[in-house]
Amino acid sequence: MRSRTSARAQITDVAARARVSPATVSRVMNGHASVAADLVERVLSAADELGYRASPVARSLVLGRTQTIAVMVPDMANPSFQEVLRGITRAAAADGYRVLVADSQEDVTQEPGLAREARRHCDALVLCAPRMSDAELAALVPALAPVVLTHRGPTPGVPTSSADYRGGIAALLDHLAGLGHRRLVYLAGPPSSASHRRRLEGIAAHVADHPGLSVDVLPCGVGFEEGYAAGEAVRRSGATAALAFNDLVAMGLLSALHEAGVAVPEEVSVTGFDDIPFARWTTPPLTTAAVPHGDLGQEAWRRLRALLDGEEPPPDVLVHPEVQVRASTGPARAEGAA
Amino acid sequence: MRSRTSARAQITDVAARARVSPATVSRVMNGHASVAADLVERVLSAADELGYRASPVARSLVLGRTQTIAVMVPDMANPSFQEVLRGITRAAAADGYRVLVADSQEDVTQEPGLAREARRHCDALVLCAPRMSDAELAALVPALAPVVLTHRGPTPGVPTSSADYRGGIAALLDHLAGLGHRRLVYLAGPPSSASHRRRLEGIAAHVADHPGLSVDVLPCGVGFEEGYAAGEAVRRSGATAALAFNDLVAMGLLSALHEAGVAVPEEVSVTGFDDIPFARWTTPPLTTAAVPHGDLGQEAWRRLRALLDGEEPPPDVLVHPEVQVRASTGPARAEGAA
DNA sequence: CCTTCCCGTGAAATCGCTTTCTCGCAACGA
DNA sequence: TCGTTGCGAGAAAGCGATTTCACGGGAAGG
Repeated sequence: MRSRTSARAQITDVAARARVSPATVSRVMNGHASVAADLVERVLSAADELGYRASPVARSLVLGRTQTIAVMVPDMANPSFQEVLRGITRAAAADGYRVLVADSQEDVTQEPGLAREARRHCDALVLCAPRMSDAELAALVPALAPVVLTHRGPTPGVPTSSADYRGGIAALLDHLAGLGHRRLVYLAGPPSSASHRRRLEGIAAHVADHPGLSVDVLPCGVGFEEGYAAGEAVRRSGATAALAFNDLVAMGLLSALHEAGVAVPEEVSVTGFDDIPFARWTTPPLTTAAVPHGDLGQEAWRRLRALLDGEEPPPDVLVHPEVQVRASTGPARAEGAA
Repeated sequence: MRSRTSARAQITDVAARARVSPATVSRVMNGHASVAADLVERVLSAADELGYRASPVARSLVLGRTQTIAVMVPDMANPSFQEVLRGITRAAAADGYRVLVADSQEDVTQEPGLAREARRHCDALVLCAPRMSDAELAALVPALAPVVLTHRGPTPGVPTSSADYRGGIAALLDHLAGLGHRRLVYLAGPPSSASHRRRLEGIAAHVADHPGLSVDVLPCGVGFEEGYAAGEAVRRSGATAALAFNDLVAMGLLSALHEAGVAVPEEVSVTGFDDIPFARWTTPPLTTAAVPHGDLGQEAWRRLRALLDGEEPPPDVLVHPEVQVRASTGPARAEGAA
């Protein structure tokens, strides 16, 4: 009943078989202290024969750490969150940490609760919370530490790994302006989105600096459908170029434009944001501001690890999106040729 | 040092504050046995004041279960795995289970080790292992139980939640044949892929049943790049329609064809497989065999839950992909008009 | 040759909770 | 009125590891 191989071998089984105490087995298994060579040998072979592996749960209890972190995302189906998740998972795995996923299913109201809950089961948390209000976030963060943020600009007191959305949209604007576009539309993200507000700032600043340039803001959203639905409005706007909140929206818009027989980029140029893997494969391939979400995930992990190790985390990451020029943008059509 | 709010409140703190024993606190918190109403009240308010929540790790140790499952996927970036993961995560969350992700990074050789490792940290496992050999799988499964499989046909002794790839490709073939296509090409997945072999079977059976129909098999792969690279071969093949291993490959092919000036579907029809969300938004929108991966994930969870509850799991799921007819397929061009 | 120090090992405490097991008390029947 | 019965609450025994503490023996030093 005890040394049966039916149940998993325990440390006492190994100890008995190696004729040593559990303490010694523990020491050997963890490479601690110095144990006589022959005992090490005995323990190791006993452990091997029994297929012994220490119970992670028991270790967690006594050690006070689980070697696990959680990542909360609003929607696992969105490639940009998914890439961050993937980046974190791989980086953490390389350091022997596992990751727990928490999907808030786009319901911002239950994100704080979910985050707290997720946090209780592990050692640290990565929060992808682009929509949570600053106030709520500030209230939540202390209860979550150690924690790092992504998909949201720098926040006091919390290591962050994010992109310069403001600079990214400005770069896109430069690109478009360079092609002769003067009347643009921006397909806006959700008003509550922090990164959307950064884009708005970037647009405002750019317009202020460049007389003769106008950017209409069209309420839109974050997905294909919304981009598709905005097709009509974009056409009516008379703009020669449209900047979508993200690549998904851009793809929806591309579809709508194609169906309506509007040539891209000859009649209207379209840009996305994020440079998800799919962006390269649209027709025409999408010009977009590349945000290396995988790297952001990796950087988020570096900061978390520092926090876990009691070290000072590296300074915030703020990657500057680079414009990936592809075929969805081109010279502005002649004025009044709409 | 003890009742300080610095550290998390423990069960003894609550017990002390409510002037009862830890046993009673435990009973109240878990709604066990009958406890006098006034004690319940005292315990509840004490717990509330202290913000007490039982340590999941300690509970796991004594209860012998973690309320966590793991999901192993070959690549989190692939939408079809990602959808399954998402489906499982949501379904499991609804039942109070958390999910741990294990990403094998497409390295089949380390999947067995990774699966075992992941399994040790939780109560059960979902294996998305389309490429692992049957032999390896059979050897691995006993060590992993409870476990359920997805992305792979029914396997003896293991509950499975998968799609009828064979039937799916046949349905696509029917659709194409109905449009007058006689010379087709199949852009093959990796030879080690179980679902690829099912497709091959489906093709062979269909060809045998329909004289005059020919399907060339072109080695290809699973991603955009491979589909793109196959563009040239598809054109040279003289086929009037191409069936891609999955939607990603189809998108790559669509790009290549577009660049080469080949009209889709006028000159060549293209089909995908999976019906990932992006398929609706390609240009032209992709005709594909729809596999409801989210539902598959949910069904995988149902089986796992039954296993966890010591019940008999529901019979294997084998969803029959439905052809989503969109604009990438059309009547075959006239013979010899290539 | 004897004392002291050091080092390797085992016994026991601990992590925070759940769950018997045990005990005391009130209610019930004779 | 006294012995059972039943029920609610606490004491204590785990769950399976790690780690402090104490101890015994061999090497080094006087």
